[in-house]
Amino acid sequence: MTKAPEKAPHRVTLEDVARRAQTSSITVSRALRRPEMVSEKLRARIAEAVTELGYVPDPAASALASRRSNVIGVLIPSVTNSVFADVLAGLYDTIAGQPFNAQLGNTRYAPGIEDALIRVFLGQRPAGLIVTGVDQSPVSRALLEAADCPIVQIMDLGNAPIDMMVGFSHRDAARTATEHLIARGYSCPAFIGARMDPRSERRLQGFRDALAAAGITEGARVVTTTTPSSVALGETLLAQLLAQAPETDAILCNNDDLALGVQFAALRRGIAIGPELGLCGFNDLEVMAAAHPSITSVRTFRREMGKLAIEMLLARIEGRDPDAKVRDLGYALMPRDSTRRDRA
Amino acid sequence: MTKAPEKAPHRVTLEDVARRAQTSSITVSRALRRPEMVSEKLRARIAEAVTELGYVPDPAASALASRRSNVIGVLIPSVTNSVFADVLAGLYDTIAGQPFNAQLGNTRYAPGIEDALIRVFLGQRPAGLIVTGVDQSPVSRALLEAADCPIVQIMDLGNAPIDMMVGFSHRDAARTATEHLIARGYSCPAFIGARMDPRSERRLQGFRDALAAAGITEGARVVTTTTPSSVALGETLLAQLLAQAPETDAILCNNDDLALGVQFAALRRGIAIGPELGLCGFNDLEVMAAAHPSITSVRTFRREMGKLAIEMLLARIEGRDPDAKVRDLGYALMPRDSTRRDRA
DNA sequence: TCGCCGAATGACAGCGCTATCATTAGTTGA
DNA sequence: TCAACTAATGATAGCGCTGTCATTCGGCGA
Repeated sequence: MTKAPEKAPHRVTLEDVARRAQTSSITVSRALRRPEMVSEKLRARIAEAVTELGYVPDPAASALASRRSNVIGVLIPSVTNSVFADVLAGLYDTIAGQPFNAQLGNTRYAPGIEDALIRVFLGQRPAGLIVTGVDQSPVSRALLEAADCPIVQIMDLGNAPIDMMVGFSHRDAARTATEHLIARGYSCPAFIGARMDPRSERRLQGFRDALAAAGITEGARVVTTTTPSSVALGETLLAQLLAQAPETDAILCNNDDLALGVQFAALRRGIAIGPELGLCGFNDLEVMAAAHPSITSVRTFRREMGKLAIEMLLARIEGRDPDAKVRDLGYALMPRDSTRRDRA
Repeated sequence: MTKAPEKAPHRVTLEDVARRAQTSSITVSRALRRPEMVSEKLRARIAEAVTELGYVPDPAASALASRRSNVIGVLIPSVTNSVFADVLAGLYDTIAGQPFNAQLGNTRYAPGIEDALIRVFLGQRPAGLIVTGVDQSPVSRALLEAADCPIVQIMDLGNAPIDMMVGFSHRDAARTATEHLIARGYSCPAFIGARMDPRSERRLQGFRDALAAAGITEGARVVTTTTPSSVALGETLLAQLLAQAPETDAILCNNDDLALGVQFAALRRGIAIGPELGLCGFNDLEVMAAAHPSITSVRTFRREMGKLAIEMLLARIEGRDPDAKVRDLGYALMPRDSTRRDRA
């Protein structure tokens, strides 16, 4: 069987349904979109006809006529990063059953691509837009501000929301984690970070805040790179860190992959995670609690972020006002064995 | 600034561009879609007008008029599973720059949802469709066979492709992994599997093939569950396995999360991974090589699968024939320390 | 010189739906 | 009883683009 250029099968239209239900196409359209405007009897007849004919609406025609598509555009910088995968999971769970379609755009951490994608999305007259972070390029920002659909910025917080916002303070979260290290008795905490995007930069800032507040000098205990994060990179960065700052007795990683890599590398080097080297990740992926030793991390509420972003959009699309334009989801420090100096 | 119900700004249409370039809208349309049909001079004028006016085509109008959208529908059973995230990464990388849009549908391992999503996607007159696996419901299969767009089934192989296929043999892969365990001297290999979908069932089959070929009896050394996979679940399943089959000296896990969980649990119990307990994962996520001890796994080519799926669709959309309708990407056993009995 | 041809361009209709306004039927109060 | 309303339904005109067919025009062979 060859499939590509077959003749197009007849498409079941509103007209067909109308004929079958002995009414007009516009009434069928109404029965589907605003059922309360159509009498119960007619509605039942129409419902039957829809089922019998297997009518499926054509979103293109609908979008064209109503000047509004059912697309919710979602711009994220990476599809593989499990942090975004979690956000997407929450997002897809919430959108399922709604008459909207999420459409993903992968900006690959590149402002140029983001600008282009925003243009493309806006060309679709989307029902709503979700964008990552608060550090859009001036071009992107201008486009978004002129857009006539609700917009949610996710993953971060900032002073000037384009429209709505749901995230948490990366800076506060990292400061809290660092304070935890200090409170646990580590006196020379270090920071390692891969893929230093704006959010990671804020985490580094939080780390520095805590050091400054505790009167600890940073020394050479910060190692960062723009290389994408991976578990293997954790080992590399650890080596680099210990070479340039051997006094290090604790590490805050800007994500959990790195922390896991550091843990494996420490095991390999015979360094006891906890007693000799404190270790804290970021995001609290599932593996952190299951690891041995279990790894301290800062939990972030990624699924909730996806869920809330959709809910805020839906509220606005339906004309309701969301509970608040800016939602701070916070974070939760999850202390585990990797920051216990007294571990067996 | 409130955004939702602002007046719609004027949209730049082909007509506007045509006026500016002193030509007709249909010629502008052609200049954009089939540049070779328009004289070079006019093309330049049109290009200039497009830029100056910031024209962005309306995909809805295009879809309606041409009876063909630029949507490539992608049905996957899970958005969080990093295996699919990798496939998606390959897919998005390949589709970027092409005039097509991937649209994700999450079937959540439920045939009913899959049927519904296929109907919705087909209602959009997609340019192509990508579906996961070869075990569609009869309803889904009928819908897909009647569809008038190219279709690729990914992640698995089977005898009756709906149209095209790109995957590998889960059964062979698991058999190879099991043979490796046996060859390494483990005499009582076990299988643990979470989220036993059809592909995992075939892996289990491959495990059994190898045992049978080696004359080893399976005993009680198979533990499976339909619970979604996680690292933590690895510990649970290990406990269950060792309780019901203490003779076990090696484990094939149906995915890497589980293997990692087993490794952590073994560490916790003081079982030496390698000498005392052989361990093999499946998929070869990045963490497997970085783990300590490094974990043997079966590498699968997930990004390539996404890439190839798109390429096959593009070939057909453009009227070319793909190199082959069914592509077997194979797999690669990656032997590591977790299956070395002589490890230090 | 004329007719023919292909390349380049254009006119026109219509894709399937919805916004808008018009019409009809049914209800109410004075 | 009838104007004045509301609820329910319908007619009409596009939305912005592309498929199809028509037209124009310069070049070229006979």
